[in-house]
Amino acid sequence: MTTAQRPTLEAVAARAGVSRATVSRVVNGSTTVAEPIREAVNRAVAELGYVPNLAARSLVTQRTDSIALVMPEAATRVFSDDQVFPGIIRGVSQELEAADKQLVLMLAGSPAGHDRVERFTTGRHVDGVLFASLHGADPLPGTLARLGIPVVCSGRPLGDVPVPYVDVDHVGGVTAAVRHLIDSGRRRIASIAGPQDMIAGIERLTGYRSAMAAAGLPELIAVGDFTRESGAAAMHRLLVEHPDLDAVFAASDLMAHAAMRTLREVGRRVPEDVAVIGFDDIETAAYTDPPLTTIRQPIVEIGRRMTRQLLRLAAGESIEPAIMLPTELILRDSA
Amino acid sequence: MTTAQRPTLEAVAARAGVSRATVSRVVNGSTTVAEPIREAVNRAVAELGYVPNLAARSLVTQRTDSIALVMPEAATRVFSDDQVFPGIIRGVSQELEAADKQLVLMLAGSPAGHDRVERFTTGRHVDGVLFASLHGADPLPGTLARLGIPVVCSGRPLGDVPVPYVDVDHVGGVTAAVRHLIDSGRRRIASIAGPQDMIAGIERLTGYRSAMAAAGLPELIAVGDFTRESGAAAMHRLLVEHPDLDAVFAASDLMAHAAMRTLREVGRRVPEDVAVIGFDDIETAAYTDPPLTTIRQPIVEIGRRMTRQLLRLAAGESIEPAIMLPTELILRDSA
DNA sequence: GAGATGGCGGAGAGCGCTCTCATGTCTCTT
DNA sequence: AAGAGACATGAGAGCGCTCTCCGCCATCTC
Repeated sequence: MTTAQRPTLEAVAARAGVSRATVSRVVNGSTTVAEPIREAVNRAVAELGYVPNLAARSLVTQRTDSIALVMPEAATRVFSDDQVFPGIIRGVSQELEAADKQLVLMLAGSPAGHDRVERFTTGRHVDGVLFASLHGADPLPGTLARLGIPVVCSGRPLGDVPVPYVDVDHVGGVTAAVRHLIDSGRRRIASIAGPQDMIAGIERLTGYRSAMAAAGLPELIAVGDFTRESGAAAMHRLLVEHPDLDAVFAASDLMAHAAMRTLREVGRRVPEDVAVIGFDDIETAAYTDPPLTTIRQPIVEIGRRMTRQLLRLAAGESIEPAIMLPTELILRDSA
Repeated sequence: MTTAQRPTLEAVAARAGVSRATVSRVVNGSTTVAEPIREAVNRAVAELGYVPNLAARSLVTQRTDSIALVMPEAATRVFSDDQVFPGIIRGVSQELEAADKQLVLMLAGSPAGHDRVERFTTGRHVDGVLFASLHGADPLPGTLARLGIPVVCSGRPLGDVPVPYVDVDHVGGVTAAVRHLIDSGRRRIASIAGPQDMIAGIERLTGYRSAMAAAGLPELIAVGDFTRESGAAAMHRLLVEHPDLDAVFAASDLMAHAAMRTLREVGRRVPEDVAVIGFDDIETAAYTDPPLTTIRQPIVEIGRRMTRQLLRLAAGESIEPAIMLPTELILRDSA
């Protein structure tokens, strides 16, 4: 299979007429090498097409120059057409590229998959681990943190594990949305909530409830799981239980999209009869009919910030335990 | 930073009262170890929480047990809400999990990013490389193949590089779509083509042209780049140049979606005045207004098959140079 | 019963790299 | 001008693992 033997440090050293140590210095950018020698080494490297063996380097440095991004529920819902996960990947990837580190992506769905992630990460095969929107109270981030392995989560982890995280201002965004609905005269404002075992689902519902309470309005709630199917089902339930509703805040654009469709199917006009607001601002939101008013969250930026924090942690620096990014109400036509 | 020193093979050997070699045998599942000894070793492994150091293993085995998935145009369009890339990731991930290998994801957008990918992959830091829908005639897959590094592409690579690939039957799918339009009485059938530097864009246009030629109908073509924006622009152009068109085949669902919207904006009804068919069958397709008739391609399966081929290649087996997966016309309401 | 056979476990040599430490070479100081 | 200091380079010891021998012992054969 393998064609030519890869050149080693030794080979480069021989060719350049210096020692392995010197080649290593040049390759790793040490400044204490005389210019002519440096040039000779670089020439030898180029001529031989030398590329360092990362395994050998890792073995001695105890670093791998790679970090893991762990995402739950692989096989099923992730990546449906939710843009959250891809956006995070993009942000992570951008920052890692800048730091010249590799991204090991782990999609953990099954219990077996979770074990695999645990073995891999606790085995220190990566310099740090990023968790994207956990479900429930996964003990793994805490375990890793206790082992001294750098960890950063997207979204505050459930349970009181002291793990640094990056999140968006769910409550602020939802409050702005509900206030907008109230300001435009709506009073029977329902909410299609997200899954209550995810921090994003919990916080967005909290935001809705406190905003409604502050306005002295009653809560009309149905719980979904961020998907379109669940959104349609929740909308149906709300219509049965509260036929007089005049607005809906859905905790995801996907659910909002399905809700609008359901509303039309039963003959309600959006926004005339029922105003609809979503959350996420996925690209599709601008193309729904009518275009969806929604709360934008800076997905790619979440990925970037998580990564920056992680790299800082891995470099031994200390970081603030939580970063909160702003959300923004994007007004279109649905509300 | 690091808390406890990780146990090594040596430590396990000492604890179990055997040699390093024997522990290695047990850990790697050799059958030539007596049952009681095997048990003693496993107990020691469990008690010490031993996890093999992959770097050390790689150094001697010359394998890394990881493969790279390279995707182009990182920072910009990938992951918009196109589900193609996420779907492939999912398929790849599933197969790799089964094979207990790691996925290193590389998003190559900038030239610098491409260099980085080249350095990393030619440096044999992974056991194989998967390329997802290349742009133009990238020489990298060919280079890697020549170096004896296992490579599999999604979509036939442009240029005549002898690299194994997995693709779908673009032409067959498009032919079925055009035939459907013709069968339902359409005669002024336009196409919004995909980018002509990608095999998917090229093949889908080819399919359209040959189907139209076979029916003796004239070609009405505008080229986009698979995105919604480009789809809307192309639709506008087509309407100007061919105001009498009565059907549109768009080479992606995103473009089809935008085309439908554009058609409605100018007062054409879908499907009464103009029938629309897309390609991909992304989840949103079922939720457009009207629901989009489209050509489904088995995205996740592409990822799985690519991976299976690559693993086979990495295992030294020989494989068929090309795999073609079927497409299917999904009839909804837009055509 | 003695030699042949076979299988299980141990010893030890690296895989390619980094990094400490020692050595050699200049330059500077007094 | 001689010793001290500074700095660049080389030598060499591993990092933790796998894998090829080799030896040992139990079993088998004639």
